[in-house]
Amino acid sequence: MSGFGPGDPFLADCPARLAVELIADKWTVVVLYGLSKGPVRHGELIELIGGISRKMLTQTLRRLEAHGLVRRHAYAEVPPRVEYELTPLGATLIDPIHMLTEWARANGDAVLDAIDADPEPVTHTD
Amino acid sequence: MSGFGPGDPFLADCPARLAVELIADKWTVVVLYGLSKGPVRHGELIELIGGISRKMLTQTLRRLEAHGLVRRHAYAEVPPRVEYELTPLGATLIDPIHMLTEWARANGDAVLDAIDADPEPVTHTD
DNA sequence: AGGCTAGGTTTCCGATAGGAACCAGCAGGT
DNA sequence: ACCTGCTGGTTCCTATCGGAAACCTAGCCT
Repeated sequence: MSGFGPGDPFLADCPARLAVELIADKWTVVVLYGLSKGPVRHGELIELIGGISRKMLTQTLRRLEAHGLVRRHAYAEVPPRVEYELTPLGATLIDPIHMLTEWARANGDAVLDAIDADPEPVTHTD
Repeated sequence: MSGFGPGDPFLADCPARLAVELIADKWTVVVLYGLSKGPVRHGELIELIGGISRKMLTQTLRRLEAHGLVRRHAYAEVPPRVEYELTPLGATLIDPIHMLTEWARANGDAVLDAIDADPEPVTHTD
């Protein structure tokens, strides 16, 4: 009835579930998108993304690095220069992410509209 | 150089950014996936997803409802029966989510492999 | 009456997110 | 020589989140 078979992603303790939890945080998708055009410096990402703190950027990049999606190049220069780029594995995530960006572009207004029509306690009335 | 134009999603204060933050939490994507086959009851989702608590399920569904992606049907029966289903807007998210599931299916092992090859302090060495 | 069911909420506590401030290391201005 | 600044990163502290378990409602069954 439910139509989900065994090994179905998301619904079990499988690699797919882990992969989803990998990207399901506030900044991962945005950072991957920021890296999608080629190597970018730490400071450039800060400017580009807007709203992310240095700490969260570093933390997100470190996790992506540990998961094999991003590669870090630290040049022994002064002032220090560090560039990040997608690995081939990380690059395979760009397509799904682009689908999300297109969805967002097309439906972002509809979501805002729904929020507007449904003023739930998103802002708590404390 | 960076190649991102004005109004580029993720990189600015636009509806797209909001939409991404909408789905960028631990359970939203999984719950949407669980709803992708048609109306499902609260309890079914608990069984189906595995690992989610009732609290987080309700919370996630409420947010999705407030954002116009999910519709709630509460039947005045005893014992109570509540069904959730995607709205047409919510259904438009299924395609991007399926791309993620396919990515995960194809690359989940590669991610696990990278983690294995890179035993970073995921478990802190305290 | 007491227990069962199913959805939901509350309470409590540990984990995490996030901003601000601080650190390292060297070049350049004064 | 010293102070400042640039760049990347880390530490401190707090607000929020996530999760387990208990409790609640309300009608049915035994």
